[in-house]
Amino acid sequence: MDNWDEVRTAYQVARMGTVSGAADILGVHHATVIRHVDALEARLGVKLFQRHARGYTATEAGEDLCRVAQATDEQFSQLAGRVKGKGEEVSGELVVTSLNGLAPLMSPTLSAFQERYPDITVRYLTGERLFRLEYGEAHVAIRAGVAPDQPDNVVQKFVSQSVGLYAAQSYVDRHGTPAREADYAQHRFVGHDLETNRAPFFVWLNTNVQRENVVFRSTDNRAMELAIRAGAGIGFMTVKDAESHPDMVQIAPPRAEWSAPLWLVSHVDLHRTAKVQAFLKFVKEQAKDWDAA
Amino acid sequence: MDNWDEVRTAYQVARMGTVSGAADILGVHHATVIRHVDALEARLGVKLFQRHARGYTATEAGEDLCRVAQATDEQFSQLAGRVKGKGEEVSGELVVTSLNGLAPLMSPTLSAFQERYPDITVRYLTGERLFRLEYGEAHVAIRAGVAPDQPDNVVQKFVSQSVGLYAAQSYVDRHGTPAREADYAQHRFVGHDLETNRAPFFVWLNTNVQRENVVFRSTDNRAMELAIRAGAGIGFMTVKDAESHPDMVQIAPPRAEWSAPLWLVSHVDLHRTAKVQAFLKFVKEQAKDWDAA
DNA sequence: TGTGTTTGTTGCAATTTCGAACCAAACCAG
DNA sequence: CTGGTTTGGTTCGAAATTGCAACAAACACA
Repeated sequence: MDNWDEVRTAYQVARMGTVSGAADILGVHHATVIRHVDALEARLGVKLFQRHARGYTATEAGEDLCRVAQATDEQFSQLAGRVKGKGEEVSGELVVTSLNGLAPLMSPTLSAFQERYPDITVRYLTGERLFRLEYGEAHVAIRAGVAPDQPDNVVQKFVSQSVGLYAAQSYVDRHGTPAREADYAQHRFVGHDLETNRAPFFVWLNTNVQRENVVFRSTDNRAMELAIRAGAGIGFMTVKDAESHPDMVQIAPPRAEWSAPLWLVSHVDLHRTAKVQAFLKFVKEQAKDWDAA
Repeated sequence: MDNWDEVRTAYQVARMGTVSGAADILGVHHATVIRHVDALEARLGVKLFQRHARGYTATEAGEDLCRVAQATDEQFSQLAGRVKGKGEEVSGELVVTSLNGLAPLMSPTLSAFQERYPDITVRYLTGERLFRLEYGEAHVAIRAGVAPDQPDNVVQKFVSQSVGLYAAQSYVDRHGTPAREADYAQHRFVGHDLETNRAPFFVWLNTNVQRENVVFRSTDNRAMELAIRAGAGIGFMTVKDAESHPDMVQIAPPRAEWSAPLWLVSHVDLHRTAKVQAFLKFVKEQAKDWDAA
C-alpha cells in the first residue's frame, strides 16, 4: 500500500459522495481526484466506488477503506495538535549534560528548574565522555575551557568561575604556607593525572610547578577535591567551593588566567524551541549570584 | 495535516535512522526523502529529526509521529489485504432486487445460495420502485419484460416463465370454462389496474378482453394471485404456480406471446467480481428445472 | 419539455516533483 | 594518518503530476 495520499483522496470522495466535493476539501482539481481514485483502484485491483452521474458511491471495499482512513485522519489530526504544541510548551524531557566536575554547580539549578516547570522531566547526564548534542543525546551541554566551535552548535558565554589555590588546614599545619611563588618548589600539589589536560589552571600548574611536586594526581575532579580537603596537597578550587568548607585555607587568591570559562551549548535545531530557551534563560538568571570574573 | 505521504516518508526515516535507508525502502531518491521531511517539519513548525553526519535521530515529536505512522502503516496493510481478498472471495453482502412479483420465485433460490456460501449475507430488496444498480443500491437485479438497455448494465437472458390462463375450481363450478376465445366475453377476469402495464399477458388481456370483464383489478401481483385462487375470475398464473395449487383449473395453455422473459442485470463495475459471478452462475443452475419457453 | 446546474471525463499545457550526479563531512580500517 | 565507505546536502535537467478548459451526460426545476 504505497501512496497514502491516494487513500486520503479516496477517503474524502467516500465522505463527500462526489468527486467535486472531495476536490474542494482537498484543495485540488477534480481531475486529480479522479486520477487518484483510478490509480488506487488499479493498484488494489478492486472497485472502490460505483460511478454514476450523481457522484461516487463507495462499494464495500470503499467503505472499508473509508473507515480506516477516517481513523487515520483523526490520528493525524491529534498528532499534529500534539506535535505543534510540543514546540511551544515547556514539557517533556530536558536533557542536560556536563562534565562530572560541574555537578555540584548544576544540581541545585536543575532541581529549581524542575520545580519551576513541573511538566519537565530533567535528565542530567554527566561523565568523562562528552555526550554529543549533534546526535541528539542532550538538549543543552555545559562545557568548560576553550570556547567550543562546532558548526551546528549555538554557544553562549555562561560564567567564569573564580579559581584559587587552596589547601586544607591540616596541610598548612604540617607544611606551612608558601609566601612566594618561589616557595612552591617546597610544597606538595594536587593536580590532574594527564599533562595534556587543557584546563587553564592545570596548564599554569604544569608550567609553574615541577611535575614531581604534584604528588596526588587523578583524572577525577571529585577525587582531587577530596584529596585537597584531606590535606594531600595544595590544589585548585573554586572560591565558592572553598568558602563552603571552613577548613580550607587560601594559598593564592583567584587569578583571571586560572578562571575556567563555562559555556552553554545547544544544538542549533533545538536552540529555538521554547523548552531550551526557557532553560537557558532560567540558568542564566540563577547564575547571576555565582562567581563572575 | 495534509500530505500523508510525507508522514509515511518521515516514518521510514525514523524507523531506519538514516535518510538513505528510508529512501531504499520507499524506492525513491534520498533527495526526495530530505525534501519530504523538510516540508513536513516546516508545516508542523517542529523539528522532527536531529540531523547529524551518521543519520537522522527522531526528536520527541518525531518519535510521536513514528508511533502514529506505524499504526497507520499496519492499518493500511491490513486494509489492503482485506480489500484485495474481497475481490476474490465470496463474502459480505449480496444485494438482489426485483419487483414484488418475483419474490416467490427468488426467495428459495436466495435461501439456497446463502446456504451454499455461508459467508454471504443476502439482502433481497423488493418493491414497486426499481432499485437502481447504477447508484450501487443493489448488485444484481432481476427484471421482467422488455430487455433493459442501460449503458452501464450487463444484461443476460434468464428464463421465460410459461404463463397460462387459470381459474379456481370454485369459479369453474359457478361459471364454467370458456370453450373458445369468443366465450371470454361472458367471463370475469382478474387483471392489472393500470392499462399501461407492459407485461405481455396484460397487453394481450387489454386487446382481447373487454375492460368491463376485468372485474378484479389490482396493482399488486400477490393480490391478483389470491383473487384468482379465491374464484374472483380467470387470470394469468405461471404454470409452476398453478401446479402447486391443485385447486387451479387451466383455462388456456401457456403461449409464447404471454411469456414474461426475465433478465439478470448487474452493473458493469460489479459484474466481474467473484461474488456476482458466483451468484449468477448459481441462479442460472437453479433455474434449469424451472419453466422454460 | 426545455433550460440551467451539477456531475464526471478527457486532451493539453504548466508547474511541481523527482532523480542523477556531484559535493562535503564524518567515520572506519589498515 | 590516509584512503575508502557511508552519511547528508545541493543543483539542474527530466518526468510525472497537476491544473485548466472544453466536453458530455444526467438531473432538477420551471
